[in-house]
Amino acid sequence: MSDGKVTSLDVARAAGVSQSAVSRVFTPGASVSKTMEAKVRKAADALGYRPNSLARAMITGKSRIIGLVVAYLDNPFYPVALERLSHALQERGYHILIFMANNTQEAIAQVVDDLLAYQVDGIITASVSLSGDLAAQCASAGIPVVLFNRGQPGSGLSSITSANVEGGGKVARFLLEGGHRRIAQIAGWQGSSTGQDRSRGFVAALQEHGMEPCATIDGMYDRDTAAQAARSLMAGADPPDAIFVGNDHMAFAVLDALRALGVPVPGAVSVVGYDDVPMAGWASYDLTTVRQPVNRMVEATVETLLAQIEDADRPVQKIEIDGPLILRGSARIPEGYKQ
Amino acid sequence: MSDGKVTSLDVARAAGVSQSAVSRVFTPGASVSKTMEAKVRKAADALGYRPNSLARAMITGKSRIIGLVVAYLDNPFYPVALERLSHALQERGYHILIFMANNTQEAIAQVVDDLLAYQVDGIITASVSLSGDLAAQCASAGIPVVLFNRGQPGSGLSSITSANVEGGGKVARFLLEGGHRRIAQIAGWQGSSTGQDRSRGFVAALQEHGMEPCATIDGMYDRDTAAQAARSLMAGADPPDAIFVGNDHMAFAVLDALRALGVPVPGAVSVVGYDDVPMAGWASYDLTTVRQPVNRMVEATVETLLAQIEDADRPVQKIEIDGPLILRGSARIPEGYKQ
DNA sequence: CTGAAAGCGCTTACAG
DNA sequence: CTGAAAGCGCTTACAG
Repeated sequence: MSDGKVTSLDVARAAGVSQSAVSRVFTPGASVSKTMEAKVRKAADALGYRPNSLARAMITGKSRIIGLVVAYLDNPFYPVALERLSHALQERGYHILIFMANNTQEAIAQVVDDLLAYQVDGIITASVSLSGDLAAQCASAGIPVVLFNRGQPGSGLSSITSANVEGGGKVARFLLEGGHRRIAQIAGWQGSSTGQDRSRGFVAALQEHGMEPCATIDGMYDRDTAAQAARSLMAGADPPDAIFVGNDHMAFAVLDALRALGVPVPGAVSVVGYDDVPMAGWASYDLTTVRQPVNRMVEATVETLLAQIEDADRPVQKIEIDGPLILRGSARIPEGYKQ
Repeated sequence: MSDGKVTSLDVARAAGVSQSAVSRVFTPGASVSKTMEAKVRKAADALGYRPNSLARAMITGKSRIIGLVVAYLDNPFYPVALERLSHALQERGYHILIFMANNTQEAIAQVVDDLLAYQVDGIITASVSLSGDLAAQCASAGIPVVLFNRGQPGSGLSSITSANVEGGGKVARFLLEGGHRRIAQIAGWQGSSTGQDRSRGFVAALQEHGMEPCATIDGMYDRDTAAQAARSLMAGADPPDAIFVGNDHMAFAVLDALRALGVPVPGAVSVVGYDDVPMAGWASYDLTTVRQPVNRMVEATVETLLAQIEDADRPVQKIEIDGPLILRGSARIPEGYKQ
């Protein structure tokens, strides 16, 4: 109710106690008598006192701030993840300093620099990887890093992903069982672990059945690139009867492109995505897709990061969380199909 | 390249200069000789020194942190806005502490408390309003607040919105000119200024032509509520030939519901939304809608906030930015229609 | 241009 | 349980 520049010393004077006493009242777990607590709280309320988190951070060496680096928010998987991530962190008393970085090492280096300057306790990157140099900087500053939805073998960084290789395999077997014989792939960005792993698992499972993708195009996790890929696939002499698309975000663009072409789905071509974002369940798309269990991925991310913050010796973790194939209307369902 | 706990004193000692000198080298605009600068930078680089932003914030009284409060990320208008907002702020050297708050005053009070404790220089709320009590707390702490995409008359808070009343009017006139005579409304949440204003402008323009909406339902900015509203509207004895939906997010649900019902759009009923999120342009929805000029809204938000941070006497601003009606396929276009 | 000193607002041993 | 004192890492008048 007052000036905004009220310090613990002001409260101490008003209550006729020491600054230490005020501090203890606002430090959970510190030992103060009932009388002291009452006196201090009364004065604090009257003055509108609120401990300065920055000062506290300086002295304790813990800012309770987590740096979050996000590349793209147009893929609807990330807004959902971000929402959950921030709730999970807020619940545990952490705060989020958020940075949008387009996926260039230059931009990311700048962001990491800012993050370290603000003394964050830990860093989460979503769909962003870190150069060895940057990873080393964080390590030498003692700041743990967890990669969300991206892996980076050999980086010494923890990562949480879905089981992408297995997921790709599930899609291949599902399409094969459905009788598809010309199976194309509009892959996720091959510069990312997720794009590579899904593609790898997909191709491997196909090969186990003596097949190959009839075509593979890198969709770059981009709508326009993916739509263009779909058009060129369908324009060929012998178009595919199924397309595995590297994520839902691109799959929607593919579905729109096929609709514009007048190609019936799944009549002429089955389409399968990856992620199971909310929109995949909407009537207009009704997309068969592999679910990334975002809740569990977020939980694992937060647990892993906080464990490393609390115990610096905690080993690096690479966690993969399996998700089911969700059957909807965009792909032919084999008779009596069981997952 | 080193320990992570390197301070300006360490650099000073290594360079054989004073701590003040080190500080000046890292303070843009401070006066240091070339020689001094070189000596200090060399030592700083060798030690891997990075000024501690928290300590700097304490001493200068400027944290260069902006608090951002966001309610929902499932409406795709907000991820886009958030992306732009954070880029605009990053460019100007500010950092974002982000909080998700469901729209209850309780949650918001907690968030504001945290924000003030972290000594943010200013606060932006997106689709969230502040109780008078909370607004007063920010004011007494000297922290400016700007409401993005929400107004709050009488709060003494700056706000940036699109011209919602005018936008609603545009939709009404467009539908009237298109020959629609039974025009219903699935309004935005009537507890929000945006929902109220769009609805008010819409009804007023209808009345100028001697008409009334044939039905009005509050869609609560919620997909399920909106879809249910669409179904009940179409189930009536005399269903509408046009529906104005309070935002695109709900309009997509309405379109999905109509499709499921087999109601042709715009054959049997025209649908108009509000926002012009990217998805509105996608082939599956092709939604006629009023554009909220998100870039200009973001620019205005950032300018207004920073102006108030730099000059505490800067008057409160309520800015409304006009946006065009974007014609697409979901609503009948009048012959020779001009905006 | 440069340095010594004070101080931002807090927490935390250390005594009592 | 309580208080006096030191110190977190910086910036900024104030002298020189």
